[in-house]
Amino acid sequence: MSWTDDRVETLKRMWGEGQSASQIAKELGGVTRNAVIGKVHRLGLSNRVEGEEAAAAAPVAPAPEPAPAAAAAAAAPATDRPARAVKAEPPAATPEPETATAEPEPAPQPVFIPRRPIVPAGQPLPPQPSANEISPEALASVREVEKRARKLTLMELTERTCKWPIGDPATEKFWFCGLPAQAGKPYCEAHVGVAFQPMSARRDRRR
DNA sequence: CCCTGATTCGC
DNA sequence: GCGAATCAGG
Repeated sequence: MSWTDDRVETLKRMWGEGQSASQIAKELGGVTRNAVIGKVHRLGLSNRVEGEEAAAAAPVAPAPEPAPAAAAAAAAPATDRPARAVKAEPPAATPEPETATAEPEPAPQPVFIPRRPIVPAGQPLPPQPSANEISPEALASVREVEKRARKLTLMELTERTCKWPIGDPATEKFWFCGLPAQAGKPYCEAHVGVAFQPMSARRDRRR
């Protein structure tokens, strides 16, 4: 593959939109992210920034978002893999099937997320699941596991690490479980146990 | 480990 | 000009 005019155009557009080199490479096809980065540099449109002239030359930022929380939530449905963005899924008191988000994600290339990491928790902490909401077995299991938590930071999370938050985000004593996550699930075995509960079980346990 | 972009350098 | 290999970093 060679850098035809329209391929270069696509490159410029996507780079301008803040797409990563690897994403651009996938879109173009036939090239690696290295090729893309190399081209970006040769075109001289790598990083500008640096105060003054930046304002003049800057292409037009994705624009500030009016409603932070809402906007962030709306941007959630990623193309295929949410890149790094952790799909903030705090274990609320009632970690319901999360709106039953079981959609096969058919979207080919809907919205892109202009490199904007999603911050863990906002102001009010969602109450941690209370003991009477969880089976004794699962609870014991979780307590045991949390002692072995890898205590990862947000950046260290991957698709295969448990994203269960532990501690108070407002303090230093906050981290993510980080143990091996169940295939396709956001949490490790123990946390999956408390996060995903069958309706029947919940009902039985309620008073 | 996974991913980013940056740089180098033989082609 | 091109891009794989490599580097530096989150």
